[in-house]
Amino acid sequence: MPKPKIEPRLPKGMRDFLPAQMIKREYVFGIVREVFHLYGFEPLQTPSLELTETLMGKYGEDADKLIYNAKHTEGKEELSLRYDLTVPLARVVGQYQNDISLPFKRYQLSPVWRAERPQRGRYREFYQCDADIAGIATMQADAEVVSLVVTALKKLGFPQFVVKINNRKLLTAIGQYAGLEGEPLANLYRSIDKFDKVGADGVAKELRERGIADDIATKILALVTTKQPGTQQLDYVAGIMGDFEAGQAGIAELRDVARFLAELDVPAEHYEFDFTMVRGLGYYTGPIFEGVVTEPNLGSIMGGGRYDDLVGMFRGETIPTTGISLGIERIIDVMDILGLYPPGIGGTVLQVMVAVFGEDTRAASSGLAAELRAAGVRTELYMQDKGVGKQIGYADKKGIPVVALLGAEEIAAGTVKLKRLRDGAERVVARADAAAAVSELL
RNA sequence: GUGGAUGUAGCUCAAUGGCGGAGCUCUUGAUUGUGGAUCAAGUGGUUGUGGGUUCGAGCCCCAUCAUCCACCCCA
Repeated sequence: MPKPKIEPRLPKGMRDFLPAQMIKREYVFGIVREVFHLYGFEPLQTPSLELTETLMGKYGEDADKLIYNAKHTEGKEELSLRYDLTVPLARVVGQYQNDISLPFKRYQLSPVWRAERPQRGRYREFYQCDADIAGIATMQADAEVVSLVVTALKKLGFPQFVVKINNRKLLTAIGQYAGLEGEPLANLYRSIDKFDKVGADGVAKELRERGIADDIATKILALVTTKQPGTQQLDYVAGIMGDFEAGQAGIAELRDVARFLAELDVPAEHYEFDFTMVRGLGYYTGPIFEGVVTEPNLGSIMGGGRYDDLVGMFRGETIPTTGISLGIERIIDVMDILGLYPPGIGGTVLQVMVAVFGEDTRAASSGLAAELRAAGVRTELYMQDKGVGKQIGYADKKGIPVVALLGAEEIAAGTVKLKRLRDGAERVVARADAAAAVSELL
């Protein structure tokens, strides 16, 4: 074979998914879709490319630099690869006022692109699955999407995870409480967001390095890191933030979220109010969410929040909207590490392989394969001229659970011999019963 | 974008500046109606790329590219 002229390789941060991986991915996708349907969210698909003007300026300055330019060399339109699924949704809600009735509950499971430096759990092309509710201003919608992710993660088999809940308005009030605004305030947010990673001392140190006065830093840290069970956490902060209008508003929203979550029977162990959690995206206006698994720690596996003003950028009126985004890639990484796949999810979609003994029995084997397929059994017909031992070895390596053996003996008797590779169990059945017998052996 | 580490067979890795190796994988055979195990043989490489130092470079120096890690930021 001649040497390939082109070195086969991938763009930075992008991956191929070989069949064994795709089978697992599609299992995850399937569960997520199922749960989303259960909550009444319906599918939406938008193009990978958006007009650059649609995307720019929605995520904050830093993020704009991470947007892939996708303009054709001779194209007249300025195009970019989508950076998330939220802004395309806002565009859709703005664009199809006659076709969309509110509230609009949609989900979208699609790849997004970010030109970040790749790292563990960080890719330049990755799938997100967003579920959003446009047109509902009350916290019922926020509770609904939190309930949705909790159900989805439980259904996927995650043993322990927690959705952290905070509020942008409350963060604004904390800034007022600290007497900071603009860049110093942004730095404050960035620092306290690292609380989980670097601890109180680390945050205090960083605040000092960023020129935030010690007394302010101490005050903020005490406020933000005090842990109280459940809604007592809200009472505690309300006592301190009472003087700030934004603080009152933010706390009131969180109280509503808590109430609705309880009404929806969302287990208390799966959510908590955490005032150290900050989300970077610029468009959030109310409650914000972030889901984390502590073991293994691959960063957050979901994020979201309320963005009441974003749709207004694409529509004469503003439409209150809230939603969440599941980080499918990290969910899959965690599932791989924890082995959360059911036993049936193997390296193949096949259920049976029909072996071929020789040229004289090929027609019979082909016929059996046709019958099995007609009966809905996922069947591979062996296509090389190899010994039966090799054929079984091939099936085993590929993870095909059952091999159908059809030699001269079986043909003469009108039977099929089925061998289950997992334990070597063999059964001889009438050819007409082969499909049913395969299903029993699985 | 910033800093650090690493690039040798498909994969994981050895090799004092002196003849490029091992394990696994893969192919074939032992085994023409029964896989995984074992044994044997075989395929596989311009040592990421381009320069430089040297009698001689996988090894030292410079550049470049790629990957990983930590920042920044984020799913």
